[in-house]
Amino acid sequence: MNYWLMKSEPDAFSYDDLAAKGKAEWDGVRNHAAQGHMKAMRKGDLSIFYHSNIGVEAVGIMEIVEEAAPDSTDGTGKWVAVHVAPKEKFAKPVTLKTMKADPKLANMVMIRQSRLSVSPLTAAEFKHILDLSMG
DNA sequence: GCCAACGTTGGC
DNA sequence: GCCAACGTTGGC
Repeated sequence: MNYWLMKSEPDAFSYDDLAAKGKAEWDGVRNHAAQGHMKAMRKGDLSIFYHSNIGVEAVGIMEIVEEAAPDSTDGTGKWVAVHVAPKEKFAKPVTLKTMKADPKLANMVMIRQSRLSVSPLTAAEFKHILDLSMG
């Protein structure tokens, strides 16, 4: 089981949008490093849903329900996307500020490389963010 | 709205 | 193959 963190701007696609849909293609990723992470995802892996730009916080958990396949929004055939489903909405979102200030999360790939939209989390980091979301 | 980080493009 | 210019992302 692997853990991930995926970003979306909530005015384009929010956790609530995913919850309403039930299942969605995580499309539009056009960065090679992020693509590599999506190709490494396996069915059943869990990912933090993070709201960038607005909110700037982790808001919930989703599950990878379909592994990497051609991105339906891509005409070139070069890019892939996974499918995700909502799993749990956090009672209390965990802000970037909180994560940055937490020594246990100092090595998080997302914090070190803020522009990467799909990044891996260690099991310990994932668990710690869950703990923080419970207040 | 500004700016830093970083990926991509294009001239040489 | 190098590097400057430019565009995009994303935090503040």
